[in-house]
Amino acid sequence: MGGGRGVTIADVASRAGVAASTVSYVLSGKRSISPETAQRVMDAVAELGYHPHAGARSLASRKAGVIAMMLPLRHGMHLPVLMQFASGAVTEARRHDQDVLLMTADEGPAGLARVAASSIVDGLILMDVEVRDPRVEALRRLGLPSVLIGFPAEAEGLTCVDLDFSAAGRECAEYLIGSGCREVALLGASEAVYERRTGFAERVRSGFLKRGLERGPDVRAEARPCPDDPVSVQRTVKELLAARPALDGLAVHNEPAVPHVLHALADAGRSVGEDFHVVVIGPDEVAERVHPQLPSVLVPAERLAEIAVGHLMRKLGGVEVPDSTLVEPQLTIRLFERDPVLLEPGERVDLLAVDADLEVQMRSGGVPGRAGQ
Amino acid sequence: MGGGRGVTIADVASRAGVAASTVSYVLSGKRSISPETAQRVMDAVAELGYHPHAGARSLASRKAGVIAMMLPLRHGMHLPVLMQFASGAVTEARRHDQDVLLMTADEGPAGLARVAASSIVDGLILMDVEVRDPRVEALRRLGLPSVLIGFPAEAEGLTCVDLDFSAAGRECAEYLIGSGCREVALLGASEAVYERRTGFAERVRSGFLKRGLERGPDVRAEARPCPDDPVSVQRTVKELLAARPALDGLAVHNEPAVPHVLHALADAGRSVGEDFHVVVIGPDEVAERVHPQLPSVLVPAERLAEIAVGHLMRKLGGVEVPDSTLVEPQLTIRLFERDPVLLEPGERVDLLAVDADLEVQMRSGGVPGRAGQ
DNA sequence: CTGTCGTGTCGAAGCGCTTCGACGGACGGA
DNA sequence: TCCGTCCGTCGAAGCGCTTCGACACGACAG
Repeated sequence: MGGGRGVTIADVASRAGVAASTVSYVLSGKRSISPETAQRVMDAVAELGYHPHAGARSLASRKAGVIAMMLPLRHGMHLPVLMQFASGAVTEARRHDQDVLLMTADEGPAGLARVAASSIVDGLILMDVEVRDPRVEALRRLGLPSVLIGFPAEAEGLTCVDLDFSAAGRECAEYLIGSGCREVALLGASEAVYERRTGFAERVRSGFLKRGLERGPDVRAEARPCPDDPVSVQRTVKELLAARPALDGLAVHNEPAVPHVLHALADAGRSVGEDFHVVVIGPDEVAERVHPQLPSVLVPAERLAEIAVGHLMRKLGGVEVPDSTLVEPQLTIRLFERDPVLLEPGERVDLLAVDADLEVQMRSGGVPGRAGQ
Repeated sequence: MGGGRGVTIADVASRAGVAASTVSYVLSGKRSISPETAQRVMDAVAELGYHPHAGARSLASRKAGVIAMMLPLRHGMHLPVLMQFASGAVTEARRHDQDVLLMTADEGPAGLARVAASSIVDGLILMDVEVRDPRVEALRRLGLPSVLIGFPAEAEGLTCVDLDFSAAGRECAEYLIGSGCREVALLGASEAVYERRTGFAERVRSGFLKRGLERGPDVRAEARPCPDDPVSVQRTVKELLAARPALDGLAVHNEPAVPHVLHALADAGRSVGEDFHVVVIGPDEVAERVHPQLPSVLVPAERLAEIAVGHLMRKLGGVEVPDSTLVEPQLTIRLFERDPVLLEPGERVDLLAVDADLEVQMRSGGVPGRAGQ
């Protein structure tokens, strides 16, 4: 352990032949320094491999250069989505020269008080905010600059970012109707989820149903919750088909249920992609790892993270940001098991007309394929 | 933003009627303080909600109270496993009163140099270490206390922790043979994985094959790599069955392939769980979300994280830790789609004898069901 | 009764950085 | 020519904490 003694600003200063404060000003740009001096300083910094001591900096400047990210690491929430979120947040934070401290939600309000009081972070991103979330209250009391992912009941004066779940529900209905379906249903999460965070699941449902209503009397739409164990999924789908024999479209907002839904539909003799359409609200992998691959609306976790971090940086810089930011959902359709095609919000595809030509046309039509994600 | 001015150690001191240094000693326990004084100080701390300023503390004590965790957040690696890992690490670190800074692997060696030089962290956990990993070299040069998850080529003088993948391969072979299989195969990851990190996939393979050999001439074992797209999986399984018509057991070390393997086997008329046995190396969800549910060996991410953090804490405290720690794999069998049963390493179940009685017997026999995970 | 030790507490000296006020010199306007 | 400005740089004063040495004070041995 150990290693060479740390390089301090004094070392840099003496090597560059200037005062320590000058080095500081070169590095921060807070006062103008002549180009020649600045260059000498930068050279010294590079030669010595100088990095300012984070603690000293935070003590003197009252800025830690670190933001906290509180994730619900224990249960619930889809893990991969969280990971994408974390990834996006770290990447974006580093772009702003900030580091990210990872906290678990089970540190709760006390954890927030701790990081706030110890000035270990400058701000905070709170994920998976629930409708009645004790952390939100604590946050308000602490006055720590923050951005929430999700919407609590009292969003007054808080900065919140989330996917526009209502629009996601609407997109799904729209997709199914556009594919020629006339009797559609939303298979949701278990009732427990609806109770826990009205926001989220509820918004999908209302968006979905509303679009069905708008469309007029030739379309029937309904929604029903569904537990996510295989047996319940099978049963729920069977009941649904029994009650609505003409059902020809299904939106599934329940990740683990997807494969079982397909099984149940196959058992019932429906041919997905031909006389029946299914669309998923969930991560790409869920929609890709079934046969046939399904169109889906995903939670754009990296995007949300970027926006959240960006907002937080602006708040730290004293810039105003909107209280509420809703991210438009994007529907990815998957044709012939090939590369996915991304639709812009509002863009429509009449799947009855889909054929190889269309696929090519859409690809070359400037609609970007998803690269990273 | 803002909020009340921060409470400092001086505030606590004056309220308790002692010197600041006394408060410090009470909090750190580095000098003996009379019980009465200590109590007064603790009361003042609680009343004022005092938390020491992290920067000041790190500046004065040369300890940050933070460890870094560098994860391969971009691609590859199974995301849920990473998340479990992160969760375990944060939880364990908090137990030691440390915070966790999250870094992405694409910050690379420069990122390590940065955090080391700025004293922003006391130590480091490096995940998903590859055989030839440039970060390892940097780490050695920096002399930053660290623990690696995975084994690089030159592990000399480094602390490494990992699942005993060879034992995992052995367990799988053992399970299949114990289930009555006589011709078994390992379906691995794509060849690219084998090339990238010889450690990991290769160790599973050799453990699997070795167990097959040991068992003697009545058992045949082979291994073959397999890409993870659905079409290749189907093809690979078909080829395998064509070449080895008597094949009756398969270990799958390729998460996305699992559902497709089952499809291919069904297409070929094999009845999994009856005349054919399949075991998975991968996360629980992968083995649970197929029909029938499969036995599996998982990467015990939380466990690894705990061990890694524990080792790091010990190193920071100047205590010796073993260079190499291999965690025993555990095979989880899943009977009748009910709760999973966990086998101790070495424990065996003759699946030919499995029936409802055995299930009950195993449950009550003190073999714990998995709770959290 | 004096000297010696321990125990509990205090004061002061930094840790490495940022930032404020000051200052010397160049420059332009009067 | 002199003075006011502005620019580039410096020195010093903290930021809030830990830690070292010093110092009372009572206990105890000589």
